Amino acid sequence: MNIGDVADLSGLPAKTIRYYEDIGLVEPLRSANGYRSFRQSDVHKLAFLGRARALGFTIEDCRSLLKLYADTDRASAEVKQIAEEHLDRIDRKIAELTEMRATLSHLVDACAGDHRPDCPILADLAMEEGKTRTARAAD
Amino acid sequence: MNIGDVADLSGLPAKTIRYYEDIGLVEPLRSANGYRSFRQSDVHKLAFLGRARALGFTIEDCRSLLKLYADTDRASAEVKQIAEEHLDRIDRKIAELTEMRATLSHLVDACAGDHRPDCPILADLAMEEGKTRTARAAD
DNA sequence: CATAAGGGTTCCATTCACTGGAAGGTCAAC
DNA sequence: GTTGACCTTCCAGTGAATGGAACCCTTATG
Repeated sequence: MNIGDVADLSGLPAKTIRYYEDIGLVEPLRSANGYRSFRQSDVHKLAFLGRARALGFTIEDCRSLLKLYADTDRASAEVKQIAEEHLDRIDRKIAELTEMRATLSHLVDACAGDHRPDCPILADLAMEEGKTRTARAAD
Repeated sequence: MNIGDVADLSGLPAKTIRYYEDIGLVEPLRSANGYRSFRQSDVHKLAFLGRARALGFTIEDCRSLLKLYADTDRASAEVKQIAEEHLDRIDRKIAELTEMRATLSHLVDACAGDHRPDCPILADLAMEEGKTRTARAAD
């Protein structure tokens, strides 16, 4: 199969598939004309990668997961550990964003958003140390 | 003031401050010895940048916000629009992460995490089109 | 036979916001 | 005079692609 067909099947852009070959995640064969020739197993691997990436696993996680997938003797604990670490990363990120969201949303609510120049958002960003952050007074 | 002092005061690494000069966010003076010489206003600007970045604003947002801050005639609506767009980005990101979290957490829960090779996490990632995603059966 | 459309190939640059490191200049203290 | 803490510039790398240029291959049509 050529790269275009694989792109359609796996949902990954051809560019991304070439990149994945570059970094050693897949190793398609080559046809006589120099075109990449993907086996069924390559397509399967790429779909696996697509799903793992969609869950936010890093490329290095994906590399590990593929290796574990290929090793039918692996302990599920190894896989679970990778997934749990990733889950923690996600939780930390969500917490960080949620905190940003809270602060920002206070500020946005406090801002009239009209033609006048007074703006609590800028006031907060420009705030001097030691002065009250009005928009956060409720915290 | 030299860069080290400003780094301490603003909480930004010296490296980052140099970078901000590079991309035109601050323009410190220079002493005779070639050292950067920061005015009070530069320190203030950098602290502003630190807070805006901590709220997740992009560098380009920061550039706009600084410009609006300097313009005492701006309409607060302009600031609010930037903040609201950013709030939307945050919300979209949180939603995306929350969805990832849900799927991943299903999978992690379903995985025994022991010495045996059976692993619902890998099974899901490797899933063929058309087969049931056991770990998502509840969706 | 020419050529045009629609594949494919490589290689280089760019994104975002820094961060690390090398090689070297400056300054204050001992 | 030399140590050590500063400072300087410049170059490279991060993650995970993405965009584009320049060029090759295949197939269909005039």
